Amino acid sequence: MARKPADQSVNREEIITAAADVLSRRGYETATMKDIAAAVNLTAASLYHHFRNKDALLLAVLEMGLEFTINRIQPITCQRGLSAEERLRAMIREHIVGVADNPAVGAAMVFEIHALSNAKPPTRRAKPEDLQAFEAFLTQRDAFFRRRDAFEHLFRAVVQEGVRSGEFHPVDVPIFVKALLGANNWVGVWYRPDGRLSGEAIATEITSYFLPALLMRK
Amino acid sequence: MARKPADQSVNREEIITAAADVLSRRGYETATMKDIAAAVNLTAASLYHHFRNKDALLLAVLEMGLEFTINRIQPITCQRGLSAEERLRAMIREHIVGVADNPAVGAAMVFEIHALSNAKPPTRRAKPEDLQAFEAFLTQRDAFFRRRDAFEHLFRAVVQEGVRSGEFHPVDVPIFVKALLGANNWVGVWYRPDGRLSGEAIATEITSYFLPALLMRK
DNA sequence: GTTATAATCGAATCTGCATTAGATTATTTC
DNA sequence: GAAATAATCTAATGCAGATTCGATTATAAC
Repeated sequence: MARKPADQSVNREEIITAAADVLSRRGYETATMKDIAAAVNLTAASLYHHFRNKDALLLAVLEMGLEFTINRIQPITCQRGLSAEERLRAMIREHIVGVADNPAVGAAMVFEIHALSNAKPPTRRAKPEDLQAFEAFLTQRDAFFRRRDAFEHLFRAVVQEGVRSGEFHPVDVPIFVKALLGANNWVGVWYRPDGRLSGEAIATEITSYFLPALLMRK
Repeated sequence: MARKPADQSVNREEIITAAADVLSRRGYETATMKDIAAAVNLTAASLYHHFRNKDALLLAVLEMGLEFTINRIQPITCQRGLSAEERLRAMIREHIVGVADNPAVGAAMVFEIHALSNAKPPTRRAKPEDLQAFEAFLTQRDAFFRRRDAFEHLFRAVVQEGVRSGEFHPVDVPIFVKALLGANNWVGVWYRPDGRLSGEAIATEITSYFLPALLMRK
């Protein structure tokens, strides 16, 4: 029985952080609850005290990653003193540095999101509470997807504003933003903390690739 | 018993194509052999006549996707009559149009590659033939990864050449190519055949975002 | 310090697949 | 058309891993 010395009670936050790391290394389906639990010195069974099930844990990881990112970027969009160019530069920087500083979260945001769509409903005649819980999960998942769209719209709004005002060369705003976010998200796939360039440096580079298209002289 | 009317014997190629589709929709771990088999009107057991196991099938899907892409792009890199700019434009176009024409393959190339890394060795004292087979799989997988690097180098080479000759503004070639391929790969994630823009149109747009950074006047 | 609740554990379930085994049917070769 | 081989099937097998159960220990309230 010999309970482990009980370092300290583990909380939700720590589990989410550790789970992001495990997920980014093994992928949602391959990572076991046991793996995730081990990362915080727990057993698989104990995780169920903190999260209803594996899907709920995944959702929590992704929500945390998205909120983290939005919290960095949102404030920039409404700084009224700055030009569209200045704001966009700052937003790209925050996005990329955020990904580089938290590669696990960055990778999970790219690779594991579509595991959410495969969440399976409670099998046979499950307890009503389980059906309730699944409904709640679906609602929360939809909210997550809407929030993700909102994130994309932060970028669209700034680019759009620059185009409207004539500060930016006209581009297809949705496509431009998809291309930009594709490049940024991809950083989470290839970035290595011990690589040649820092997150800052990468952000500067990538910014310098996208801005000329907006600023070029006709 | 009533054997199905036996339309026609199914071949490797068809299975790979169907598997790419299933994988892109459900993900490697979630897609079952039964799902994939059903997509070509077979039973799961029958797939094992064509592929040693699920990992081998995944590898075959990814290899096919990569070869398809390389075959479109490689020839462009050595057309000596064309400037670096002209070649790069053509390469981006081929890449994106290829992804848009085969979204299943495009998505699989992005999302399922890292399932390859999780391939598990034969468990206990498996027959020597199984160990052999696993060795072969590892070798083939390594070759795949090298081939993928080679693909990236096709782009690097052209950009590098443009920079060397002064045709392009100096950029950090590896990072530039990562950003470009990130944007291109991402198309496979969001592109919908019934969307607002064709693959061609998207390629034109994205090209117009990356080229100014290379061509701008100091 | 007694009671209530929160965290944790070890040891079962329970199920969904991948994979194998052993026929059966098609197709080719001669 | 007989023999050999290819392609498929149905029906096990086996196992890994999510989830549940019941018990145990820590922590807080009072």
